Amino acid sequence: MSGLRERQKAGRRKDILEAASLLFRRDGFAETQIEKIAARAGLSPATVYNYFASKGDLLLALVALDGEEVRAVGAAIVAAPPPDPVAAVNRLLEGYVDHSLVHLDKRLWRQMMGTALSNAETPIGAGYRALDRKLAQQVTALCRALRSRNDIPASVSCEDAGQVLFYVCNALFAEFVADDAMSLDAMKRRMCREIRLVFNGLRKRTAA
Amino acid sequence: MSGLRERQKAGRRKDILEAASLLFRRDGFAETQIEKIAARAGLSPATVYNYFASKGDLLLALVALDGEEVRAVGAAIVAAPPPDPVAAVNRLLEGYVDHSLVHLDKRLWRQMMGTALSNAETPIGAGYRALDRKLAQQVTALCRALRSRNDIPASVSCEDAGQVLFYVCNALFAEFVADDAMSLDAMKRRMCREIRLVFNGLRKRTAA
DNA sequence: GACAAAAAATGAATGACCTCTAAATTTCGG
DNA sequence: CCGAAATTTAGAGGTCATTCATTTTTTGTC
Repeated sequence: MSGLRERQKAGRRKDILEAASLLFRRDGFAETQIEKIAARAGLSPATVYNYFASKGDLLLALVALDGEEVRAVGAAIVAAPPPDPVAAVNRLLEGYVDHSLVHLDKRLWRQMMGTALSNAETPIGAGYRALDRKLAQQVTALCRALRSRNDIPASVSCEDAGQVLFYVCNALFAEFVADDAMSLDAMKRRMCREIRLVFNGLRKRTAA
Repeated sequence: MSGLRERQKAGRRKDILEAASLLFRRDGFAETQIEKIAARAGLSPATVYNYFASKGDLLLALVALDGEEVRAVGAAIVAAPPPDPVAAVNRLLEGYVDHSLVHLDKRLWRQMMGTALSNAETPIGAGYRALDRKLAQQVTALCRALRSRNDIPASVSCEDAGQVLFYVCNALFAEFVADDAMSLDAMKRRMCREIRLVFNGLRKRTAA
């Protein structure tokens, strides 16, 4: 039973998200008032708060949708990584940043990352960190796959390696979205160089 | 002439900053209303806005004070780095995170990083990024010093190396401040491991 | 010492998120 | 088809950052 009720509820949720997505992208986050979102979804402002706890929560829901997709793409790479280990990591991390701009733009990412940090102790912050953690774990999983293929020595911790690689990706992405002038390609080039650097290390190669 | 005017102005600015510092730390950022800061500084709320463009700007000013100090400490390390290169980098980055909690607490750092991101296009965001960039450059400078001592091979770019190392530090710090449960020591241990990892690289050592 | 101009301080007003209550509407089980 | 339960809604506030016009204070000049 309870078919109609649930369906309507899911429908309304989707309506709100779609309205928010459109308005946020068109007018920006700060410029989009809850009232406008409600109007476009054909609801009253108060109802929006029945579905989402806050304006930031609404944004997080949009990002979470993205997260699902990007993780699915990543999983395929982890399952069958390219032969060259650097290329494998690069492909995974490039996938993340490539996909990131499909649904959200720079401004919205800034807003999202910012609110997640500012509200770290609320569900928003926790939710965003959870998304991040899942991606970091995927990078770790890739490292494990590479190690099982003997591309990474047994002496290094896959957790640490995955963490570091993801940190590089994440920090670059943060810089990218914070700087309107930086192009996606420029960022990817830097990421590629820095991944290679992490693989090669900073020590002199011991010729012995 | 205009001595009195300037001195008074500087004095008031300092009064406001001190009031803000105390209240932000005691009650938190969101819980501290401009009105309270103004009252403690013996001014009206509107006057605060003659000295700082926004509440976030006030926080940035506090962070900037910190930045001066931490960079001075770092400069000493860059000038005379410890013999072991890993220890040298570790010392510099540990200095950053150690010092970070002297004037601000985790909550305030979250707030700061968050508002800097959310307001990337305003002076707040630009100001915070400028502070960050200066630290990243200091790490790069250390890498250059290490290379001139022949501790880092000529094949690696000091810019990239400094960038990566700073990214690791910064990302760990962000995770640290976002997670109330993480201790400073736990974070420093992870940082140490990850720095070592960056030095050693992810490739098998070519035994030849 | 008085006055005009510049600068700073202030009180009041605005705008937006979010809350809450009470009433209207809709859905569901019997 | 009826009453119970859940959902939606309007509307009235509350809070707080921020802005603006006005007033007050300070400075430089005659």
